[in-house]
Amino acid sequence: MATPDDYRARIGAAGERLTPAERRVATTVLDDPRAVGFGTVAELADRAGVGVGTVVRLADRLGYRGFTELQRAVRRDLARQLRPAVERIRDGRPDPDAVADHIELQLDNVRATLEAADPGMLARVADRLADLERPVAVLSGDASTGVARHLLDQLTALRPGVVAVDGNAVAVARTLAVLPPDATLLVVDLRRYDRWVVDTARDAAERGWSVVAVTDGELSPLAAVAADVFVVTAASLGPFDSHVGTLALGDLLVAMTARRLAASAAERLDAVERQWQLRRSLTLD
Amino acid sequence: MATPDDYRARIGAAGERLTPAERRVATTVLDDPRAVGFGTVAELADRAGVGVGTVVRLADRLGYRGFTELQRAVRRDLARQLRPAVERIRDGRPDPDAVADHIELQLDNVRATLEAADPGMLARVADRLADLERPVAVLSGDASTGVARHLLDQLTALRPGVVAVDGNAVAVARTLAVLPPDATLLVVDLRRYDRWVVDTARDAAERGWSVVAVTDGELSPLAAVAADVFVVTAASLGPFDSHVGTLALGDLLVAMTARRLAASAAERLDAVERQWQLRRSLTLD
DNA sequence: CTCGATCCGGAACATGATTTCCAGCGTACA
DNA sequence: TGTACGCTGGAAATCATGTTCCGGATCGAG
Repeated sequence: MATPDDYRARIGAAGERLTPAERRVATTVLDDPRAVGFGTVAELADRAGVGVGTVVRLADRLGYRGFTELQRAVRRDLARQLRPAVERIRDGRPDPDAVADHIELQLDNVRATLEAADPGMLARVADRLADLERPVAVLSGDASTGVARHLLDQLTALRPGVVAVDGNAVAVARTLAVLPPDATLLVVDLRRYDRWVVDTARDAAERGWSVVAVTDGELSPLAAVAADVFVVTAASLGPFDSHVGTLALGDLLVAMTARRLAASAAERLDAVERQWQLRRSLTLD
Repeated sequence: MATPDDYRARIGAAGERLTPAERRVATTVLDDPRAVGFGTVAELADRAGVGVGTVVRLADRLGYRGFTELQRAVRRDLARQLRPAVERIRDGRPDPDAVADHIELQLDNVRATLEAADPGMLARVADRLADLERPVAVLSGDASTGVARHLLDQLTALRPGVVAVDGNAVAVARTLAVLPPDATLLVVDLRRYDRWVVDTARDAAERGWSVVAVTDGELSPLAAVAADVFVVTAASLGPFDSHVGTLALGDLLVAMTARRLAASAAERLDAVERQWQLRRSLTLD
């Protein structure tokens, strides 16, 4: 909840105009506002590895009268965060677009989705995703394309043998045909289940694949065909289901998989990194 | 949560021994510790309606060396409450598959991201996304492809004139060239900013487009070129940044846009629905 | 009613922090 | 290569804040 006088905005606005040393201070401030709210100029300067003068100059540059005023701004912000939730929610305007409700809802989606995940099942699935002998295929309904893609990208970064199942009917058939019968199929689809997704999943299950479903209820048709089922909570105030919980679950699976792949994944990530550096495709930061 | 040196406990222990005026101060301290953590002796004394001497005497009576030490104790306590989830988790045991830690972290990501979003900016951006006169282009870095895709899909379902900016350099150039100069560009990219994404965004801004950035810090190069910047919190225990907060923010924007488009979007959604029914591409549920 | 003890508020003082200012250093440009 | 400019760190000056201390007020006991 930004204030008319949000120090973060000021840092953003000052943006590129900052000198290297000032930027180090700014980064430190953004990184840990507590260091500013509670500490002294000398402490902050020390932490950022600069002289006290630089700290004061940064405050000036941001339009504050001096460090003291910057500190006041940061403290106001911290104090707001400390306020009990009820109070915080109230201080928005009389709920025009109900941001507070969205927050509550999304928090609930994440919490409910992750809490509902059985630890044993999580471990089993992560084991399978980390099993380099078995290829992994990712399949999703139309509404889940984005999150499935995200999951796919991350798994691909971690290990070889990850493929997307999509495109036209011919492509899907070919993908399925090519993979060995001990492959793992990760299928994501909510509510208005796409027929072809369910059919494809059933097909894969019949071929003997391990099918892992991420869907929105035990009664989902996907639950019937999958060996492991994660149930996500997708409540939303908008017209579409929320996939925030789904993504949180995906992240968890990815993290668990990464841990299992420790060495080989690090190596793989390094290789990607080297390519990036080589091509200069990332900005220097 | 209790520290060996919890000021609350000390006040409780001193309990009855306090004089009336001291008690007023103690009550004020318990009531709103922020007044102590952030304020000065004079302020606290004023707020409690006592003299500065009394405040100092209370600190003495509680066994602190003076007000300064009491303030330190209170600040330590406040600082703990303010700690981001990553930090809170880190100082516990490094639990490997700890689902609870992930929950904690992702909740924090969602909360921090949505709370940091300025209501005014949200409204402004939603207005623009709902402006059917202006086309919307969506651009994203490699790591954000999935969430950007999700956002794109949902916006497309709500309104016409939404395009993805991706593919090869030629395709990007064409996309940019074709769109009118009052278009809106929604760009999503975190940390290791892809150079071409930043360049493209800058280009769009120079053409006069409204650039809305979703990125991970005020000092992100995207923040420098965008008119509106949303800062997401992306802490993660895995090897990749978490995009859960990003997605939650996207959902919020989509919901706000949908509300503004009320009638026309409903019509559009109905049209999609009719097509689905017609093709029997959804399972009956 | 008077005395004494305790409590309290505020002024003077001391401490510690911030600000101001300057000199050194690196760098870009001629 | 020389020069000018901007950046930086730190020392001295200035300011704010905590602490100490004292005079006055209140209350109860004798």
